[in-house]
Amino acid sequence: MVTIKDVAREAKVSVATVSRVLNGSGVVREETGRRIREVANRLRFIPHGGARSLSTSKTDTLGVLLPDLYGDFFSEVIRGMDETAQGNGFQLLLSSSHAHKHGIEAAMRAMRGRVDGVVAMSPGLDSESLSNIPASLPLLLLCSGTSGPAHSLNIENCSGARAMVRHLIASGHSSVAIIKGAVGNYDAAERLRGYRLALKDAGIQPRAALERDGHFTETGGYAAALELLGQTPRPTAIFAANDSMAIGALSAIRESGLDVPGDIAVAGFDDIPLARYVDPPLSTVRVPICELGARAITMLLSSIADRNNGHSRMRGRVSTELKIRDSCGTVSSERPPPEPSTFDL
Amino acid sequence: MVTIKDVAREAKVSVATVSRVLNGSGVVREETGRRIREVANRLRFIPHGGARSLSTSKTDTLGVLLPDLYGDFFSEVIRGMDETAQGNGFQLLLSSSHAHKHGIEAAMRAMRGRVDGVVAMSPGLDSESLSNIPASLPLLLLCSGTSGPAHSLNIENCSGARAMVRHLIASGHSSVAIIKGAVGNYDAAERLRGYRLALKDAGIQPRAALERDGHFTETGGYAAALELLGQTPRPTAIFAANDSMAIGALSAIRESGLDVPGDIAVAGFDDIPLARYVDPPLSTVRVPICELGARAITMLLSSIADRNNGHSRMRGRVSTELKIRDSCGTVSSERPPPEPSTFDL
DNA sequence: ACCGAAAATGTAACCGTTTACATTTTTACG
DNA sequence: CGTAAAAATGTAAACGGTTACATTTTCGGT
Repeated sequence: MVTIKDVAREAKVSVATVSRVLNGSGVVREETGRRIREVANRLRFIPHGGARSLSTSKTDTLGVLLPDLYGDFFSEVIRGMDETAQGNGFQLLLSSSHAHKHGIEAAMRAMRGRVDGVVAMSPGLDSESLSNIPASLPLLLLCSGTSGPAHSLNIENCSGARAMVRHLIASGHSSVAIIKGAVGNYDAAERLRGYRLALKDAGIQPRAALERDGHFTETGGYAAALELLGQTPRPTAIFAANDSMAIGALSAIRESGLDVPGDIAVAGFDDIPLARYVDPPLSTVRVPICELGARAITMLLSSIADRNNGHSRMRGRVSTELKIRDSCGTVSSERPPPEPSTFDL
Repeated sequence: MVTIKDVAREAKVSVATVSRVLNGSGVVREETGRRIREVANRLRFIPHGGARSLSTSKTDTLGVLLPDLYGDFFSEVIRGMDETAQGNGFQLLLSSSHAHKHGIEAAMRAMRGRVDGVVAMSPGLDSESLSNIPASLPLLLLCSGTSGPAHSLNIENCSGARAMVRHLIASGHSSVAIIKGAVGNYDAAERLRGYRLALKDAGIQPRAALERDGHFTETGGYAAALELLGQTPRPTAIFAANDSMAIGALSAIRESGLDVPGDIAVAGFDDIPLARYVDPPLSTVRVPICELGARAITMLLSSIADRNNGHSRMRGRVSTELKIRDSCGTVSSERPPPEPSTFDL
């Protein structure tokens, strides 16, 4: 590979001058600059990014740690992140499959010296592994709760779930089941909390039989729905803690010969792109997923900029909104709908 | 940050010994090793990846250049790539929004010295910009044709499209329209070629009016479908060069009050996850998208390993298969279906 | 032509590793 | 106990840039 030294030799100047010209730092004579640029082009010189960042302690790269890469949710998050990063001259170093702390730590190690900061999404992350992370690297925890010393950005899970369940109850459903997300998962726990709060608001006693695990997967949602359908009396509405499970539930219900929303209402959470395409279109709690990614990067970048300043722990929340579609039934027309079909929480 | 020097000083040895211990290279006395490891742990030493790769000329990172990050297709590709990369101890440096050569070149520059190789997906890439890419970096072109000196991996676009159109014709459709992909796009051109070949096979004269641009987008497919529906006689089948456009077409047809597949058959290409969820489920040419990503990484890695050896230009193809679902109508039962609903091309 | 300030360029240290080679220490053995 | 070979460790030069500081060149004013 051609290095800055080759350019310097060929242009009969020192490496310092070449560096100055190519970075626009310092002043150089017009003609010298022209000559150097000409040589650099002719030799197809491309600066070595790794070497440069060793000097400058800037990598212009952000690390992204994800538990998984499966499904619409992550692809949307990544898109939001990449757009924002790119807009600020940063690239993304991606690393997935880090559901557990061992993987997270290994990945963080691998990123040391390659990135200026990390956004880690690990909803099952416990505070133990957090403390093992070198505090020197700016770190933003995404959808992982607010434990630990790191900055965090979360979804308004609880109020979103609460609003949806409240809507179901207001539509006349008194027996609302929930398909819960993965155990130990922050989002899952918060959404469950919102569900219970909504029941409590309505003076309904929560029943364990109506709370089934679905692990956030489509097949999990399918299985959980089958269980719920087997109960007597059958619940009249199912709130799934994410859209994938809701879609699995939809399949289970259809295969049982029941009608949505006629026999049973279904609602999800996230509003993944798929949600409006399934039959019937899925009512869900909309999360601005792409924006979630974008804000994560924005926060991380600002924390990098503030590195030296007193940087208090930042805590962000992205708000959700109800998306009422067909899967939870048309609100009866005798009475105006209790809430507009789309509104900010 | 704590560096290898800090560890060396604290353990009263030279940096060379620390490096040897931490990398398991060279021999060190049992006790010295223990002491160094203890100190390294206590100080929470994490090697600086950038510095290390400057020494070793290995980054354990692969660059990924994508034109876009929108939709199921890319997310699946990335997943396949990440899985394979991770399995071989590599990470991915992601960079999207490189539809045009200017962006591609800039991104390649930014990656110099940060990655061991690059897989670039730029279906509109012309050979001009290819030649500007420093040949020193192993490069794999994904879905970008076979021009230029780089390795390449492509989808079997032409035979896939041909098989689908042949199927439509065999099902009784003599007037098959196509919604074409983006102009200047390799995949789009090949799929169009397959469409025309199938017509020719059947002795049908291609008609320009039946070939509309859809730009690979859902809205493009919607608009193109509306145009086609306005024609008299109306085509009885629409083959869209990707699923997104097919889904757009589905919307247009429904809004026109027509029935799929009763009034008009629709088929797509790619088999994105969404395809089987739309109503009616979409017949399509299945591309193993995830595997496409995986093979891209495999090929790139092998080309990196062979760097010095005589490395002839590698050319890969991933094969497609027909997925016949409801959107192109049930094959009439008087006669056995001309092909099984799923088969290798 | 000379002087000094300003402008242009060069020199070399540094960023944090790895590693070839040099040096020291240990070990085995006569 | 001496010695050579083997084992353990240290020294310093890379890797490819950036940049503080030193040095040289240019140039205006007298």
